[in-house]
Amino acid sequence: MANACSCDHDPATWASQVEDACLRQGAQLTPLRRRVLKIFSGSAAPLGAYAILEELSRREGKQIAPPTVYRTLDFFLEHGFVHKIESLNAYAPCEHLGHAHHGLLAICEACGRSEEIEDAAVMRAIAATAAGSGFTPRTVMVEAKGLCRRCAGPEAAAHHHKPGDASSTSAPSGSRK
Amino acid sequence: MANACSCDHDPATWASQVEDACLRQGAQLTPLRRRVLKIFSGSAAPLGAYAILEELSRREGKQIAPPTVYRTLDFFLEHGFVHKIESLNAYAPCEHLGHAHHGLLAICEACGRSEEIEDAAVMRAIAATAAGSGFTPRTVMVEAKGLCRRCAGPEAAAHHHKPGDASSTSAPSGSRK
DNA sequence: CCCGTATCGTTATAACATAACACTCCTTGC
DNA sequence: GCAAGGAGTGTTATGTTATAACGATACGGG
Repeated sequence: MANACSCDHDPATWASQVEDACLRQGAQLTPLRRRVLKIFSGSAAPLGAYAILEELSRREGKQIAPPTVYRTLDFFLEHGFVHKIESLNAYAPCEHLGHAHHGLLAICEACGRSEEIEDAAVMRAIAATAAGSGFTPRTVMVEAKGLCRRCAGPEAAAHHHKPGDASSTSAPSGSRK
Repeated sequence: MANACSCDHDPATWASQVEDACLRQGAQLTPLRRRVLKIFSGSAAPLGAYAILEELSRREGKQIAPPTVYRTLDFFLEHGFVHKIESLNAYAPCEHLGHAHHGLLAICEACGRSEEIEDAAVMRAIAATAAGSGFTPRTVMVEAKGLCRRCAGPEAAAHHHKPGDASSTSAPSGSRK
């Protein structure tokens, strides 16, 4: 019923998987795209386009313009390397590159991290419900907000977890509301 | 499995249900809010905040400022009278006012309409999956994009349905991409 | 060499959303 | 009556997210 796959989803693995996929698909992983790849790798939480923009500008030492970032994001999105999180206006690395595409996105409201959970049962239920109502889905988005295991744990109530700890860039960008 | 409820979801019904709910809850349905209510009633598809803004300004004969609209939307959202559709940055009347709150939102990419489908099975599956992975959901959002019954029907391929036909305001606002 | 395609730079602007403060009106308690 | 306070709205300014449009460069094939 739960997350069937057992991959580890760490940033380094993701980055190398993207490299591989680009080679296989003949997609160009240019220097710019590689730099954005690194920025994603360095973040524990999803990143807003403008957070990427700032980080990129900082690392380049010169001001980068928004379209540059959005084009790079488009590339990653088209290839399925990252997902857009609609409810945050933010972007996160896809944690299930090789296999199944897109399941449930669980967003922790305490630490800002997001986790991708594959589950065929949910997708089947949605497809069935939609079909029963005459609707033909093309894409489906499921985003849940709540508390992740670490932040909801018994000891978590005391010392609240904060996002900053994976590497350099770390703040969840779209911290609206 | 499919949509269990049999209410009709037409704009007039929705408006009067909102009226009733305000009376019962002691919420103030002020003139401004009533005007926005009418604007929603007149639209077949979800509306963006700025679409409402323009329509409101047009009907008032004077320029309205964004905060006025957003405050009104906040009121409707807090009372559960409308939903925000994250993937469109748009707002739509809640089709299940009395009972169950929020299920699956089906958005037709051809005619721009959205339809709300209640289904406990989907929500149960999501809750189970999340729990299995240690996540505690607080709110869940499911948005599916595809083709509605009318636009996917056998005769639909020929003469494509367009949004404009329910009443005055009708264009889907967030027609991004 | 020329042309098409992909990438990236650059400027400007569109689209979506909120902060902060002022004013009215109405209610409540005295 | 009238001060105090809250809800609603008006108004100005600004913040945040995303795209349009055009130019420049680089690279590969005919």
